Amino acid sequence: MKLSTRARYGLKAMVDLALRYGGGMVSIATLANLQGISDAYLEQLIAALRKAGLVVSVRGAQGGYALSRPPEEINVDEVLQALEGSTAVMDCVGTKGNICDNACSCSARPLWLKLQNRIDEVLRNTTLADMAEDYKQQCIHMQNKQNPTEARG
Amino acid sequence: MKLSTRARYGLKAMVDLALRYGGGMVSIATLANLQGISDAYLEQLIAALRKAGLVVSVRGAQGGYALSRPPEEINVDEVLQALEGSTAVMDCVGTKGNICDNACSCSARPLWLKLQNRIDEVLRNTTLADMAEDYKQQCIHMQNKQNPTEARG
DNA sequence: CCAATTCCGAGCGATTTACTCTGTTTTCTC
DNA sequence: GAGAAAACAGAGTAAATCGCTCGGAATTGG
Repeated sequence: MKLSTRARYGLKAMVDLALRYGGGMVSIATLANLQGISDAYLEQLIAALRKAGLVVSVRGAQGGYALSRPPEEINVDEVLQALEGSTAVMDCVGTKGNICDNACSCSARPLWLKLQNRIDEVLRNTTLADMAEDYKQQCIHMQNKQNPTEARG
Repeated sequence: MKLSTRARYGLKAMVDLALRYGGGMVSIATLANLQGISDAYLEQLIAALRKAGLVVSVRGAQGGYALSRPPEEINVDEVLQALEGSTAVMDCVGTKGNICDNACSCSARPLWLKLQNRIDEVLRNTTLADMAEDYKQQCIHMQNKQNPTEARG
């Protein structure tokens, strides 16, 4: 049930790119520093995102990465799909349509379907813009911490 | 994101027990045959369910297992919790309340929380009785297969 | 007693995860 | 054109997890 660290780091890197969207290319080193992980590792994750067409890259000095589309047009499902291969809780209810032999006599299938639907609903209806916005709001609250009467609630 | 086969087999075994609830003890051998897995393996899964108090056992000849409560009173969340240890998509949003150091500055946390809520909603609102009922309905449809005008739609 | 059954824990091969390392190619800047 | 800064590629690897087996001990009905 748990999401991999690939998904976690990769998605957060995408939010970082969303926050910098329109501001030119961002290097692996910059993104990796933001999360405190190695360049080499993040490189792998970004590679998957690039192959999925979610980010574009420019090679050479002053090169780097940027979102291929505005953050409003990239949803979390696409990102996790690219990083994890699939977001299916069970192979038989994935987008690849892998049906198992005894699907129609499986006592658990209705549950998997319902669960997958709810998950997909969240993942497809959340965009990188939403996440970036949430994050910016969160930062405002943190700044208000010195003035706690405003921050809580 | 994927559920383990532990969860799959274990949950289906619980539905099998739900279907036989009130009818005495069911042996591992019987349950294992229903799913075509080895006795030894299912034994492990059932052990976890027993330790969680979801099934009761009787040792010795004519012994076996039964649900500890009526199927209406056992929800899927409890079952998966027992089998997988946790149903959390991310440690920081699990029932154990493992909070990560930088939770309040995490750009992904709001998403994890929302996702986990939707998942928990499904898992907590689905009981073994619901699953058993769905299954029985499914069987009726399958019997109608020889008479397809009734079955589909 | 004996057979059926749960209970217990060790073990094990295969896969996956979370990385690192080394090297190549591209492109900007001086 | 040289050199540095970057993306790109793919192999390797230690540790964890998964899916499952095995052997044996304890319990109980007949």
